[in-house]
Amino acid sequence: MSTMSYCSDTPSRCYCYCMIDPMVSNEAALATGFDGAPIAQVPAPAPAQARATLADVGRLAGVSPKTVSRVVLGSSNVSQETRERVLTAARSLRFRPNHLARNLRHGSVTNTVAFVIGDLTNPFYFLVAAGIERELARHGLMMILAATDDDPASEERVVETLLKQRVRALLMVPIALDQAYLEGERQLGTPVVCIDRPAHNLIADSVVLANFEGTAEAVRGLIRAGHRRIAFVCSPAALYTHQERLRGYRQALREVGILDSSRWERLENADGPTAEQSVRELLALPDPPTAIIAGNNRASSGVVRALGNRFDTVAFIGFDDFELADAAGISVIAYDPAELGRQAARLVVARLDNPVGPPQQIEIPTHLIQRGSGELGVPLD
Amino acid sequence: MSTMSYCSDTPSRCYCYCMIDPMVSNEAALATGFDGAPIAQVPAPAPAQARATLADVGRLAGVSPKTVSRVVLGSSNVSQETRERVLTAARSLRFRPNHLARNLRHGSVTNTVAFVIGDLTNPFYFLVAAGIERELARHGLMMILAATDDDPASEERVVETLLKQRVRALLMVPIALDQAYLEGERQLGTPVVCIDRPAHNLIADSVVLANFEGTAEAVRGLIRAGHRRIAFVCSPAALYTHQERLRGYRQALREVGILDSSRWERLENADGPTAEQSVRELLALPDPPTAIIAGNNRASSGVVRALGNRFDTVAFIGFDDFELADAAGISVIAYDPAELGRQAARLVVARLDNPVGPPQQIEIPTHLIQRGSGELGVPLD
DNA sequence: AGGCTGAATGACAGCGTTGACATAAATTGT
DNA sequence: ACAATTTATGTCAACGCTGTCATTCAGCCT
Repeated sequence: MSTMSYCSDTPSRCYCYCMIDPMVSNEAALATGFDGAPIAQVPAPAPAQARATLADVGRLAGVSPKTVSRVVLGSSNVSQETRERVLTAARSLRFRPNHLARNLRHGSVTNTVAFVIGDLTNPFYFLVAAGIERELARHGLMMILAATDDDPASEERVVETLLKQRVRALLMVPIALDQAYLEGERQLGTPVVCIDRPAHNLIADSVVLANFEGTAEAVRGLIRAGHRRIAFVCSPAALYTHQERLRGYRQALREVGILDSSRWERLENADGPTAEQSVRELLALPDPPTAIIAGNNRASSGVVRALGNRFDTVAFIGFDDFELADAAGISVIAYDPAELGRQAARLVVARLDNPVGPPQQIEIPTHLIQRGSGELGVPLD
Repeated sequence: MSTMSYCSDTPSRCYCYCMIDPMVSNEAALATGFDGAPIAQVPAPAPAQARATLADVGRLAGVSPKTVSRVVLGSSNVSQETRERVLTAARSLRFRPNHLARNLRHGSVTNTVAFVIGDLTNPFYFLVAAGIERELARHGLMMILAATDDDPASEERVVETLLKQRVRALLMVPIALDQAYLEGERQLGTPVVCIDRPAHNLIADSVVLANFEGTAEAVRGLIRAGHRRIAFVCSPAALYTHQERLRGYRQALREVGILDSSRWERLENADGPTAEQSVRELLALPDPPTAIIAGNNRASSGVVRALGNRFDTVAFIGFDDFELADAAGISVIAYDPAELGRQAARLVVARLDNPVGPPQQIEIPTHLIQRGSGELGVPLD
């Protein structure tokens, strides 16, 4: 007999689900594939009871497998009498068509679309995922979710695994610095749609937010209200989205002659608490900002915590809405995350329909929700 | 030539992704399968360029497909020289092993596990999904996410579709009143693990929260602080989890001789705003409650909104933590949603390892986070 | 009656892969 | 030096399904 166990030798992610047989050396299980990736060794499950196939149903109904197939597919060229006999047999055997075989037969085309995400725990992404799932479902496609744990290096590995499963299309929030490795796959006809940020070195459709315009508009509003000392807090700042928002912020300031705003920019590279600390520093300045823009919702949380009781002395607008922002009276630059997903899914469907044509870039508009915090005037010094 | 389009005739969810050919009647496309479900008609994609197979690589490298297979699988019985020749050929052809074929060959066993969820937009589920995804990934399994839009009727349909894809196991938040339809599949060796609520009429493992104990403990704390008029607000109240929490609430009151708490129970069947309204009503009573327990996080939002400026006169504890609850000083009965997912995924893995044995029920503990709102004393009337 | 149409069914191959088995060449032991 | 092993490779079939083509048998027309 053989004992089964799970090995997890590779550091972060192990695709090796292996059967360790005392009679066989461990070598095969630990061997790496032709591309260096660990290999998924899928052992047969405890059979318990065999699954019925078309042939089984045919045998029971006294017809050929092909006729059963016709019934299952709903072909019209089957006599009513035969159809019923087959259906009865199928039900009694609990027959369920094998889509693996079907898809293999049809050229390995599945109806599964992958959504590759950095960090699953970020609520933003799952609202996007919800939009994707719903739109895909309308077209008979299923969503498979894979996370890269925000590790650029694992992106290619994860994508590779998905492609081996022959996913129909790829939706992704790019994390790696370069998506050129997908070029070959694109030529093979797998649509790739990037979400929230464009791809690097790859021709692909993308759906992004109106980061630049949204932020610029919010800042323009603060300027109209008389603010000049406007801070921008964001962490981490390395991402495309945050850079765009920063650009929008700077642009609005430039329009009123403020050419250098670096004093008011706090772009941390760590998470959460650092934004809070930044705000405390800003407020401790001899000439503190009279308004603050948060570049993302983590930064917003930090700002809320740091402002504490000074909440009605400093104007504040956050990018991204969040739970209870309404109760707290916080103005935000909002948008519909599900719409990002929906549009991305639509692009996928459109590409599947018609693979040719130039890459599309869809921009999802943002809108300012005024709840008070962003409409505060400038305090008299 | 044929034109392609997507039909979406079925109301909520259409699995029919079909190719409408003018030469062919629409019948086949709209026909329903042997179980009444619409059929997914997957058209071949624009080929663009054929995918390389083992045979292609073998041809280029001058070896048999089997030898290529050996190289790809990392078998040791291949000469170094051949291996390199094959790897070069594979890379130049951009070969990617076809897991559909591989899995078919191996008895249609995939490494995909489905997580069936009611409402994708509920952040709770996503944190659970994150826990699942991570734990599964450690064992080389992928997570496929499917939503039923909280429609009990669609649960079976969705699950059926997943089973046709031969998912390795099923993780689900049961919504339908009855999961007996899965009994056959369980016998076929597909593990089923229920999350957050147990299954009905099905022997299955499950992972649930300590709803009863968690709530009872919180209420006991309020009682110790002198509270007697304690309200319980929850919406909707039909679910197992909420019933358990209600039971816990009642149990704690019973312990101090309060046998009928129905006056203080507000169990709405609509969403969000209704909880808010309930709290307003409670506060308007001649003898308003001195403490409130919210049965879920939607209700918590409602309570927060309704309490408004009376925040420091009524003690409040919510079930489920939420963003900025810390900043607002709100005490909650908290738990780790990811842990729910993690444990569920572990149960799946354990079942795959050893299918036999009695069903397991794991209870995830909760803990009270004291932030002030729940520690308020009883006001002097 | 003989040929023709169409409806109902079946035989067969092959999608890409790999386990079981076979074979040939290289290595070992005595 | 020759059998016994080991190593490297190939052949074949089958996983479950369905497209293509072939076959059978009514019913119909002239």
